[in-house]
Amino acid sequence: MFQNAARPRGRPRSFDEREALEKATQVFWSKGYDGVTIDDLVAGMGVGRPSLYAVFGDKRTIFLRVLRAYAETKGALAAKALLSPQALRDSLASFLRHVVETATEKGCARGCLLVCVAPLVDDAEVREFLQNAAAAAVALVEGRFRDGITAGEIPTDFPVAVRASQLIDFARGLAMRAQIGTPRKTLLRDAEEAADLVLLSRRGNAAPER
Amino acid sequence: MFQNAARPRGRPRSFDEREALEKATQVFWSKGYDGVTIDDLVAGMGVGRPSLYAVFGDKRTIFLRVLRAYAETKGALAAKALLSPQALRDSLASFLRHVVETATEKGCARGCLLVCVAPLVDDAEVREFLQNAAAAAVALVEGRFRDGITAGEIPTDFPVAVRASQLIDFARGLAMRAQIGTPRKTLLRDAEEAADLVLLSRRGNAAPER
DNA sequence: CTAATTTCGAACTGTTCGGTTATATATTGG
DNA sequence: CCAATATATAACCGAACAGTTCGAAATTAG
Repeated sequence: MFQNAARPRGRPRSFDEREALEKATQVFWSKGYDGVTIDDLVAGMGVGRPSLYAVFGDKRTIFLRVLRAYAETKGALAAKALLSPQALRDSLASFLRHVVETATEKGCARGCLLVCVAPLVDDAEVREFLQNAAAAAVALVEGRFRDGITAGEIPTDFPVAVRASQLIDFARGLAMRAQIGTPRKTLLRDAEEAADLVLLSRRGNAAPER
Repeated sequence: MFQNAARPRGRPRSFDEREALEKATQVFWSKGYDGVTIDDLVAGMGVGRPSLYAVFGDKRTIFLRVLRAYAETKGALAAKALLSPQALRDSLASFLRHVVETATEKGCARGCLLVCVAPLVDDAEVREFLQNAAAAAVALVEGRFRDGITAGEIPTDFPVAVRASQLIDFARGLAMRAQIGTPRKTLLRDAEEAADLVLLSRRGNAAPER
């Protein structure tokens, strides 16, 4: 009844396209882009070689699809952590904690596909995607800061753009340190410190004026 | 006269070992670890294949030597920028500017070998090296903060360890953004902002207490 | 000048890789 | 039950790759 799309004619696929892409994500995530061979993808995705080429295309094409899917799902989760109704400082901390938790998840590869793997891919389209993704992330945080101004949580002259960019820098740093094996506990502590730091008032300078 | 080490016996080498290693650095830096083939190294280092194996060993061994040499020379330069006699805030800014400049140098690959390339190498020895290098970098900055306390530039209760770690996070972030093509001008501006941020007093919190 | 020593250049070898082809298998439409 | 369609499995092919071998070349010791 809800078998909506009438079954296509030939032999049915033995794999789910979405699942296969998620598995491909894990493969790229754990081995990097250049480190992945087609056989790795065949084994990891559970899709036969000819089907893989027919359905997904070559390695580069698969990686681009993986990137988009990854950014969409993980980005939505991160946005959820950032935008759920709570005090500004807790929003920022939730966001960073979420980054740490996904970057240190057991069973998964460490780090972050967008932060640790994709930037090394020498491809104009990938670079463009990453720049847009980074800009979108900064804009998201910036929006949260603006809401904080509206809510009176931070002063109207709070440097939203600069601090948003800095918060994303911290997120990147946390992901990278997860990749090289820094323990989750350390990163969670640093996430709290980062959330505190980006909310400090500009007037509280501890150093002499320049 | 100063031809100290009496010439070895056989045919002299047609390459300088040190120069060749520097060229290898460029190769790994621009292509990543997995993206490099032995032929890339042969072409890039100007060393014949058999000599390469005889003198430097296989790819992994070469990379480890490259890593150590890179960390030593670049680390010394960064330390020089950080420790040259000037006000604390200028020390931090110099350090970050130096990172940006080397990460956006023309003719070279963008980013940083230690930040952008090495963390992806799936090798225990590399990971250990990176953790030590990161710890050393944090310790260096921490030392500079402590000198700042001694000089009365920052209060005695300044959270030196936390802020040192955060400054290194910013350095990482700057290098990563250089890699994905963020223009030098933007990064230099953000370097200044980062230097300012890590020096803010803890008491100047712009958000309500948690 | 000759012998010993070390490096250089080129070619070789077994393996892995990316991508394709041929054939068998599962399903729908009539 | 048979034709048409789409996927799965396995084998295949040329290219690229890592690592080695071998003879030629350059140097020193005597």
